[in-house]
Amino acid sequence: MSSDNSIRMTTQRAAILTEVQEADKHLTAGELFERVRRKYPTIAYGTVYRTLHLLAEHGIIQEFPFGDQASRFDKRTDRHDHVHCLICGELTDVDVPIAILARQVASDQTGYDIREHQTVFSGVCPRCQQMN
Amino acid sequence: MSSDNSIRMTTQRAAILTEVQEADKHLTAGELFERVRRKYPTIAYGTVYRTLHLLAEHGIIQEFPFGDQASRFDKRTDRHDHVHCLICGELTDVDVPIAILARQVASDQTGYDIREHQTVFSGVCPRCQQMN
DNA sequence: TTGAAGTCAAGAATCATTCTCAGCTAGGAG
DNA sequence: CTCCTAGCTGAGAATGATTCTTGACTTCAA
Repeated sequence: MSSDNSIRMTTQRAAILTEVQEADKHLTAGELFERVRRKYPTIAYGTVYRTLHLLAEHGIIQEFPFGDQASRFDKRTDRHDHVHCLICGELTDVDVPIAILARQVASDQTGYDIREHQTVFSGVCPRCQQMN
Repeated sequence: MSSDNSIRMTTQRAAILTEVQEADKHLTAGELFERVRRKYPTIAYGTVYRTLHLLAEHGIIQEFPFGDQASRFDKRTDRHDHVHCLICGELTDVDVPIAILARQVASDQTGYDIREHQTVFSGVCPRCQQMN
């Protein structure tokens, strides 16, 4: 059913993918739009969204819907968790390997067939801790 | 600064709180608005939002911002996790007690002062499994 | 009774996201 | 090489959730 995982790599798509991969942190669609626009001033917001979802569907990047704010996009495509700073809003990767056990517990309690999971830790990042 | 945790309980607020507490599942603000409106047809959308946030701030209910969809509100106020059905969208409570260990790992990896965490498991609920 | 503070309804404003549509483009058929 | 079609794109409108604004109404205490 899912055909080959290659998509036509147009100029715009390449530009968007590059921005995601070169970002030092997790960007929202809006932030990515602004960055891409610096190089391709005519690109449309809709194209950025369309492309980000396309890339995510093909497993080239990963999307994290994020509560009260906008979705973030991540160049990492493997499963991992995040820590979120309550002060500055920064989102950082983290790996918590005890996950498998947790899935079993969740499955036992609810009868669900668990396919994925994602943990978000909230706290204060080192930088914001220093500023007190 | 944060005074006592009691708020003035007006008719509208009581009605909204009652709907959250009597709900058999996690409702969105929109769903709650509709239910409250059946009893108080003049209530405004804004009042429901304001009240839900107020109740959440005072720890009387709990809010879960939820990715691609709207926030859900929960009568449970203690920390717990959720499983989310990929087919029908149902959100169910679950308790995964491995939390403390996971927080330590996350803290060690990032230097964050972890205050909270929330795991969302995604899968297929028993009902949707039967429908294949 | 009176004023300050707290509430409310209604609707406008925001923000993220999706959709529509008409024009454009690349790559295969002839 | 030229034409045709499917896939892409830009521009902007539409949608949905949430927040903000405003002016009127209530409460409560002095």
